[in-house]
Amino acid sequence: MAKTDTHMTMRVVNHIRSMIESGGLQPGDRIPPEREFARKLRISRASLRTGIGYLAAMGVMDVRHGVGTFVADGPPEIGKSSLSLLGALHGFQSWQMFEARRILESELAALAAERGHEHHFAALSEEVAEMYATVGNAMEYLIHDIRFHRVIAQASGNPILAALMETITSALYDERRKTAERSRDLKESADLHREIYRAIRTRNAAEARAVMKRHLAMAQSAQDLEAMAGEPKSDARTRKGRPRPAEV
Amino acid sequence: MAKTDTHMTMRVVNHIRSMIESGGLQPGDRIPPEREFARKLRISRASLRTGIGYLAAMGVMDVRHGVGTFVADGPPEIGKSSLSLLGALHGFQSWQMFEARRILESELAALAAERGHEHHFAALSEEVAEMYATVGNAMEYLIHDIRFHRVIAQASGNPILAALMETITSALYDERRKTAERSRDLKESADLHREIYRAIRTRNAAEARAVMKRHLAMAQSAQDLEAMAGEPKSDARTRKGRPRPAEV
DNA sequence: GTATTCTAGTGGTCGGACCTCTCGAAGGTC
DNA sequence: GACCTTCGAGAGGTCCGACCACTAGAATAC
Repeated sequence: MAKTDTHMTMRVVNHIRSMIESGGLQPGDRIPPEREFARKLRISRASLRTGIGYLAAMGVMDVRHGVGTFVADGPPEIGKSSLSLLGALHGFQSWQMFEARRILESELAALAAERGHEHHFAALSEEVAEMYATVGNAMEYLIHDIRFHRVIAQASGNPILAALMETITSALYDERRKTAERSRDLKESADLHREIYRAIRTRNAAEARAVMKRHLAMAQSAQDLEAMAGEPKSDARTRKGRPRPAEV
Repeated sequence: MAKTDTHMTMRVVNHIRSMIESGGLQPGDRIPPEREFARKLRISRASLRTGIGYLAAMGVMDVRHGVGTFVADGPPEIGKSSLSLLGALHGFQSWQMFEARRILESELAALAAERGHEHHFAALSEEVAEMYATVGNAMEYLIHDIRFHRVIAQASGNPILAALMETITSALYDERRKTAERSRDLKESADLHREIYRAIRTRNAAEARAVMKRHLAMAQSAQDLEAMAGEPKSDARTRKGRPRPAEV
């Protein structure tokens, strides 16, 4: 994009980037201690830290106090921590997040039906069973709910879409964690998950997509109702969507 | 997520976050000079800078050397700069990016057909005309191509989906900017864009989605062919997708 | 009036001191 | 021997204070 060489920050980022791209640095690997690494790169420790901080903010590095700095392991995250902040800044509406989720997850379900493997199906089945077993405990239920959707994302075979979904859903939970569902809803919810599972297992992509869409629409309206009952204040952040001119 | 109060970084982030959420800080606004702000927050300038750097990396703040630090203006960006890095790290395949783009943009087109306003249609029409006028110049053509898709994203009325699309497409351009199309392809491409435009203008969501999907599928296979011809090296980053256990 | 130079203000870099956290090693206790 | 406690090396976190580099507008020169 830019000079890519002037700012120390970018020098660090590019250096690490090339180490990653060349395969010299893999997820889970550790980079040298700051003092040593700074000496090697011929920059100050402060500058090195700036660069590392940048990478950490993007989810590429994992800095552990007293231990060391590592290349991020685990599933990729795309702007997971930034979304809620950006939401506050740009006034994202929760229906927009739900819409994004609906689109992503329904396609994810369809892909899972097409590409899922037997172990995915088994995991889904497991979670559905657990959901039925915990309809009386919203807390427990939620765990399996989340896992169910996560397994579908993995089964889709597209880590990018999975990461995007993760970003959206985590922001959504963030927004209102308090909404405690009632048992009756949970039973219904479990039924729908079971339907989704069946559609995926029978590799019926269209059906999987449709049921997932239905499930999420239902979840949304349930949350909307609760939210309305809970806090009838008209959202303070209402901002008229200034029709921004089509910019390049 | 965490203590949210121990680390200086988070103290800064939370402070600014609350300023944003309370409406005291709007896009484009400027925060106090570092020295002054640090004094006010009773922390060192270095720590303040760490926090600001974090926010800047997430696209929330815009730091301008010699000028000041501002709350990001312009359209929201979700992990735009991180995707290519994450891609290198997790070995994202380009077909996966295309698939994500196909899904996002086809739904975006459908939404645009449902919700677009007259000025969006006018802008789309404008870009289509420009595309036809520049089929002989791939460089120029590309600009209008990008704008066309961007207008659709705006017309969808969902800034979150628009931001996600922007993230994917920018990473895609990043990956192979060199692929210069031939004029014949451009003419075909322009025709498809015209079809998309018409579907949207006539508020035919299903048609818009379908044509967009077709357009992107075509674009993908075109790039694949060029890529294959250009660099027949088998991707070095092949990694067996260790079936990670479904974690919470 | 225009072009050049200066300068105040702001972010960027430095290095080097000191604090805090983690984890394993070394001892001590039962 | 198994377990708990203590300790210390090594790593990141914070701070300070000085100085560098960039930007924009004011002052000056022509």
